Amino acid sequence: MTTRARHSHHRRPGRPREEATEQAITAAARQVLADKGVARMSMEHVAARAGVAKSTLYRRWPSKVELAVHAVAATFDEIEVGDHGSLAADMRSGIEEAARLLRDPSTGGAYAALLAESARDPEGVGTQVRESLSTRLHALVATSVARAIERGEIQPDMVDVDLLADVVVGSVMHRSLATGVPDQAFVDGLIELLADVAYARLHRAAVAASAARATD
Amino acid sequence: MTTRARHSHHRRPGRPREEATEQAITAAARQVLADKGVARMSMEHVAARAGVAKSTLYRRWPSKVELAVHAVAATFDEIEVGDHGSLAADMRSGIEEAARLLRDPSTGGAYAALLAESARDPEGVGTQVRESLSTRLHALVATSVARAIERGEIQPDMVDVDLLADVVVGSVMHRSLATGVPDQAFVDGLIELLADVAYARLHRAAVAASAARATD
Amino acid sequence: MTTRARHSHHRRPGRPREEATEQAITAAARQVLADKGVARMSMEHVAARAGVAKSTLYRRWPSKVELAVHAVAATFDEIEVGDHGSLAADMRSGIEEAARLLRDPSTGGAYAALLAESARDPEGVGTQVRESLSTRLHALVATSVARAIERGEIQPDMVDVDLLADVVVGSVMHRSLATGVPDQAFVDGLIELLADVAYARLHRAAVAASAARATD
Amino acid sequence: MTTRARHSHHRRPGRPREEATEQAITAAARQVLADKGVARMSMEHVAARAGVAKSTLYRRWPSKVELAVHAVAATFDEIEVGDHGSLAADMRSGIEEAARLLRDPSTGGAYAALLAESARDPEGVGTQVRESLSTRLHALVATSVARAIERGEIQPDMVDVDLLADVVVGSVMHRSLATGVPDQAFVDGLIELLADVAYARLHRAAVAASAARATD
DNA sequence: TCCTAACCGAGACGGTACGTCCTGTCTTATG
DNA sequence: CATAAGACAGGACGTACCGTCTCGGTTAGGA
Repeated sequence: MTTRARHSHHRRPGRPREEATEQAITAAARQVLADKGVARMSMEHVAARAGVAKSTLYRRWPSKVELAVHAVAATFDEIEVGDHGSLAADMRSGIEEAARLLRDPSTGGAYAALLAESARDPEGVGTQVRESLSTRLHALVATSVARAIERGEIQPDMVDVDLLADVVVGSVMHRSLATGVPDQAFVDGLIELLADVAYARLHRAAVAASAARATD
Repeated sequence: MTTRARHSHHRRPGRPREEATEQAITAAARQVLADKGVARMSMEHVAARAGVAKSTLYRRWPSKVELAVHAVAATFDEIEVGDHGSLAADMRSGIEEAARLLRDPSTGGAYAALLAESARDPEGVGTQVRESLSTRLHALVATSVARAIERGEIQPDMVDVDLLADVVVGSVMHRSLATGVPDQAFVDGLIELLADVAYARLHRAAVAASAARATD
Repeated sequence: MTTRARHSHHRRPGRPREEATEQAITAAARQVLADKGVARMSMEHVAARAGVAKSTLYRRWPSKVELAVHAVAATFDEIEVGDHGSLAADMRSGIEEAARLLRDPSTGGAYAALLAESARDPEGVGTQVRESLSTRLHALVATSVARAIERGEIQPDMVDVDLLADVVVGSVMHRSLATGVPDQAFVDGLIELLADVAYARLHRAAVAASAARATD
Repeated sequence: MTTRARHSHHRRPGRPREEATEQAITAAARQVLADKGVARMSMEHVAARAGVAKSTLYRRWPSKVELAVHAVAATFDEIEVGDHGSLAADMRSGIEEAARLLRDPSTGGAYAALLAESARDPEGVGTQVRESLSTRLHALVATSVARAIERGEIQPDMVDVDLLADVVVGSVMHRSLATGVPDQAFVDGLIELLADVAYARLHRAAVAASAARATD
């Protein structure tokens, strides 16, 4: 990713890193994270489970939190934002995907814990959490909307994507962690809510257009 | 919460608890929480700052998390859900109050951290977090809606209060911690979004009513 | 030893230290020290063998070196400087005692290692090593000489006790660690050497006395 | 020590070792040793200061201790045992040289630390320490005595060189590390002590000779 | 002129220990 | 009984080294 590395096919000096190691650590971290949560996940434990020395962990990640971010990111990497033909279908799929991810207490809890860490270090951990976690969740909504605009279903000025993304992700997360699990009724309710927003905006646009025609 | 003990005139045997102590501890805990966040808040540190022995802490709260919940609850106790005359005004006030609370990284971060803990122990910590934190945030929305129903602005079946509350609180929280601070534009956008939902539902109700009249 | 503690029979506040613990740690440290030497003795290992938490070690000794000093001092505490009736006999006994102690590579090696540490920190570790180890070895010679002076065997100005002590302890130590074990021949040789010094000084004193008589 | 390899004209295959490297490492090691002592000297640090890879160190010395021995030996190589015309003068010079070397805490401490290591491994490290360090210190005394015998000042059976050497080196070392720095008074006292031994032995030899003459 | 063996730097790796910090429990003496 | 004080078992943190290893690349002599 760094410029130097990109346009250079010369390998870095020194013994290259063991390829399998990173995967082993990531897998171990994900397991421990699922078992114990961010707070009780220990580098010692992860190293042992990965069959790796603790120093190897610290060579690759500066601290426990960074490793946790990486491990959760690995889970979020599974996010698929498929094309379902319409904004409505895409949104439903996005919300259900978010619900699927955050419903699992280990994933939802980990995400919340890392957001909490972000609050303490907005530049360091915060940036990483944003770049490798939050954006990925936001993509669930953002790409749906982008596709809808391409299809001509909606106009770009009709929706604030960032707001919408925070609404979707935030709602699902809060429901998952604070109020109860995001069941089908909740998902339906949320979709209906968003559908009503769309209805109102399209309706108002149509009224405005007919008014403009009348003025002619 | 400790009203039961206070109001009882059957005093427990032995030396009674120092009244000032609880306040001192709470104050100290809130400070430490603001300085370091839940993860790095330590009972040792809180005790020292409160000028109190560690055992006094554990006599009153079974563990660090419970004390943290108590300390955050003390902040959430400041929530005021005033009557502003209309649903729209009440909602705006509620959202702004939520934004005010969660914008502070120490409060927002602490709430997220405690939600994360809830994920690990939904019955113990989870219940406490729900009862003394989440409900209080939900109240921001719930009482507004209840009042609107009383006033006859809306019908009870027109809105799922729990859903709405999760949407408001969740959106504001996620914006605060993940995407950026909930500034005025965000608050306005969120209000507009909810207003559009109301518009759609009222509009549809009106259409349905006129259709019903026509059928007569 | 501190003034406050001395004239106070009031116990220090807080839970008193477990009496058995210090002995268990000392014993464990001495064993580990004998097995591995100062450099390879580990606090982890000592704690485990003593059946005690590592934090208990650090509560009592600020670092590994101090504990090692304490452990070696416990061995040196066995030093007995008995009265054998004459300076010659006392000296022989003292030298043999020194040889007995330092011949054991674990004790001799530990003492050397701690002297090496003293060189790095003459005020901290250095003072402790001097006060609890070196003085105890010096006592082997110093008390013998003091007794001889009491008995009238020699005059106080005939011998520099500090020098003599360094000669005895240093010779035995260097022989133990560098050249070979201090066997009987070595001990005999050293005693003979010291006896010759005494002979020379007494002889010269006698000559001087008769010369003085002659001058009268 | 490496003379065998150097004198051989059957050069080993492959790239020859960089000549300057060994000196750079030795110099760096001596500096680090002086700064931190044997225990805190680290191969990593020495390599960095010498501007050399860690593997280069291990290619030449099997472990840290051996390098330390080598570095101290480089200091001891400065020992000069000049001829000062008489045993007394040579001994004074030898003692002063020993005091000069061991007075420096870094040298004295290093020597003690390596003696301590010897105790743990008498055959491996022990042999090296003996051969390249202790013998060199013993030489301070041994050559003086040898020269005195050549000159006819004393008879070979009058003195146990090994004993004498341990006495001189051990005394100076112990004084340097444990009791205080070997100042002029100490050196004078030690010389006087040895002079008295000589006096006693020569005197007794003379008495015995005259007794033998009388018996004739 | 290539080949080969050893050198060198860089740095990853498995380990081990350090000394610090904190948790939650306990044991005292005193109010 | 509450409280201050602090000992205790336990556990994790992040750091620092050790000695080994695996690379790419260098530098000679011998084929």
